[in-house]
Amino acid sequence: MMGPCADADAERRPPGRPRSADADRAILQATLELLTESGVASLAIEQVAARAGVAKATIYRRWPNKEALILDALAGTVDEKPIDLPGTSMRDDLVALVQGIVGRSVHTGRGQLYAWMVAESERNPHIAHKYKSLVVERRRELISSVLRHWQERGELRPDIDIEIAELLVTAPMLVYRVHWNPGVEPPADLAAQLVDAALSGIAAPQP
Amino acid sequence: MMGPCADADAERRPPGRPRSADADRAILQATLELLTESGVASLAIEQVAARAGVAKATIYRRWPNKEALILDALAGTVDEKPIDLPGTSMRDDLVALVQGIVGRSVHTGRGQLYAWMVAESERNPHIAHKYKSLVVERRRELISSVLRHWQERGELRPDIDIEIAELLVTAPMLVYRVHWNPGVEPPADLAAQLVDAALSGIAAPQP
Amino acid sequence: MMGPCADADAERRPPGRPRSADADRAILQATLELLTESGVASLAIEQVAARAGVAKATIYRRWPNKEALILDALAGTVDEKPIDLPGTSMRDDLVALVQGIVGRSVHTGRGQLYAWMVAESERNPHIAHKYKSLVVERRRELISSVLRHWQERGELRPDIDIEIAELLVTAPMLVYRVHWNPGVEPPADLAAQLVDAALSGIAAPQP
Amino acid sequence: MMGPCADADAERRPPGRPRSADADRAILQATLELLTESGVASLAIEQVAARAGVAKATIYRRWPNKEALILDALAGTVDEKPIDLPGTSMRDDLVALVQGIVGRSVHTGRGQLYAWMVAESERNPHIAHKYKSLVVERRRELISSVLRHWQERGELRPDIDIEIAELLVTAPMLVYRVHWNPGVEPPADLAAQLVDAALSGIAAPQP
DNA sequence: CACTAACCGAGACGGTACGTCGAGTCTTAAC
DNA sequence: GTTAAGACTCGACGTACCGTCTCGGTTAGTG
Repeated sequence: MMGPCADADAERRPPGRPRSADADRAILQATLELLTESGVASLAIEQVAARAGVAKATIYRRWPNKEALILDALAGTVDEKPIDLPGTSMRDDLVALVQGIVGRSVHTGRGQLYAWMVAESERNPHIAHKYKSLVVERRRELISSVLRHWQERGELRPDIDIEIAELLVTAPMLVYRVHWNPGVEPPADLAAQLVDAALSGIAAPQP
Repeated sequence: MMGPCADADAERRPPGRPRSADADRAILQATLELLTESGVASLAIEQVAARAGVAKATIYRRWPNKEALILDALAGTVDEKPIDLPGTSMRDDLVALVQGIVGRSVHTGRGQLYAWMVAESERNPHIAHKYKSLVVERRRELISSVLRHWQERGELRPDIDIEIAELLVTAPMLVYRVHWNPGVEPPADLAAQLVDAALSGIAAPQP
Repeated sequence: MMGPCADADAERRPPGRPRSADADRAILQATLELLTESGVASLAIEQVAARAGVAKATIYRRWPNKEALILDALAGTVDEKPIDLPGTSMRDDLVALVQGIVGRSVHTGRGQLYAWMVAESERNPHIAHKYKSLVVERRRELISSVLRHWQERGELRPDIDIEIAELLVTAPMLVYRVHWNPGVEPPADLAAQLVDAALSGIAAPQP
Repeated sequence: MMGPCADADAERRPPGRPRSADADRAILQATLELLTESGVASLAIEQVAARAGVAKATIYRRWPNKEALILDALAGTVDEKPIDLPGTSMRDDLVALVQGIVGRSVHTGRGQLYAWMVAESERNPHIAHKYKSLVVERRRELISSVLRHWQERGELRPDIDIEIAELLVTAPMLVYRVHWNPGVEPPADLAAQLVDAALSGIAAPQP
């Protein structure tokens, strides 16, 4: 018979002193603070170490380089609270979604970091992948589930590709906020206008 | 009659040796080369100077810092050749436009630089302004003139705000290329699909 | 009786990696080499670093500026071997001393550095102090002990101030070598001539 | 018949605009000012040009480099007023001379410059030569003429080499002021003490 | 309890680039 | 041909971080 410690397949604890969880927390928090205070470009590991009250080596023992640290710091903070949908109609749900999605990256000041990720994506596939799974796919899951829900209920055209619909609904607000008017609050009714246009199209009706 | 000194409006040449136009060219070209070779983050003024065959001071005499140099280097190269529109219908024009606009920033490898500008915009209003006038407004002028043209001809709904229409038409492709699939060639028919969806809307027709 | 913790006077080692003694040596040696090869004026920290195979920061961590480095480099090399005196008479001792003292600063090529120290002394009290303790006082100790020795034995006038005697004996050779004929070997009998003149005076004897 | 301009043998005036004598003066004066204000090491031609209200090229047209300029600036200012000798006895003349000679280089703040010249002499023969003719020989002429004068009158030992006597009389004060006590006023009677010791010697008289 | 192994802080290490300064030269237009 | 002005190349300055290393010392599990 086996005793209570039959952990044959348990993961072996490595010998030696285990890494300090306090250090982990302090480093990530210091990183986030400095990131929001001074931006990605001027983030210095030495400052992170100083603020976290930690040796530089302690950081490099956990992350291979600056990028990895930033990525992890970000990962811990994306979109905590869900967006609540009215559920009364597709139009209402989409307006709430468009409003909420964009609000997130802007109000948390994370917009700059996302843009940095996009910029680095071209050269650093790790960042590209992280950005996709962290930001893009989280958004897409949200919006696509809503769209599919209303497609089953007949409010979304059955012949439309969900991917196309996602783009049509979310991209305009994103571009407006991030590219056209960075840092400016959009008009309150913009989300509604965009969703309405996406729903009914912009072509003049055939006579 | 004018006297011999009628150069009231002549622009005074400043005293001293004029700045070398050769140096200007060499610096900007070297910057652009290094930018495309190694990215924004790792661009070093010393390397620019070395490649341009120019002293570092010669660069700093012209631009106060790295950002200003990059901005100027970019400015000289945006959107040289026009996009030719078929003109046969609004749909055909928009498809050509959507195809063309995005192709530009991607095939020239300028995508990363634009993302960098967006990232820096939050902290550096100069960059924000430059990005707007250089990238955003150029695109918008193009698309809005086309839209207005077809609105007069009755193909675009007369009650639609042009700005909303611009977003609906261009944003989806931008988001697809830049955020969803950075560096990947989109399916050939994507532009058409997006434009068609924008034109006719995604809502199921009322019975 | 002492308790178990009687290490009250133990010197605490500072935390962190200790400075490399190899680097110390390499830097000082490189400094000395460049100093003798190219002179004080054209000594460049960057070249010192390059020759010592050391990073520039490693130098600046130890010395606040070029002057301090030069001073330390000098300090390590002053007057290693003693001058041996015959001891047969005051005259013989002084001739040997005068010969030897000046030979030192000249044959080691240190003459230029001493002149540089004198020149900087006016503006930099640190250098003034270092020059005094390093060069002047070392010489003076030597000569004054010899003079005192022979004063006790009645060969030096008992009413003469030792300081005056020091000057009278050593200054002429110094001025000859450094000011009148820089870099030229003096006649072999100059030391003897100068000492003899200093001993017996230059005034014609009273009839 | 010849006109009023029959300057057949006159030295040909070169064509073009003659060099401005004002510029010469302004440059030399500015150099001297900056030299006394900030020392040799930190003298910058650019600052000289700025203060003199002159272009840098105007300086380089006249002097090949910084050293040459400094040398010329110095040359214009050495020993303006003569030292007046009492003439009552050799002892009185020598005391006045010793007093006066050293006072010069010190009270005019020229001491540092002389030391700089000595330091550079080793590597730059031009400076060595200039120092010799400008400083050393001027002093030596003065002192040697006095010594010769009194030798003829029997106050200086007839068998003594003038050169030796010069050294014995002037070197001690020089070393005292420049090497032992830079920037400090010597005791009022030091000159007398030194001269007296040089005259009568420091050896105890034979019984 | 001693041993071992990995952790911790501190900070030095070789590098690379920063943005500034000055040297000495060159190129304008004006005189 | 000289002048003021200011550009040019070159080389060094002193600083800031990078990512790595070496210290003395700590903190777990294992023998």
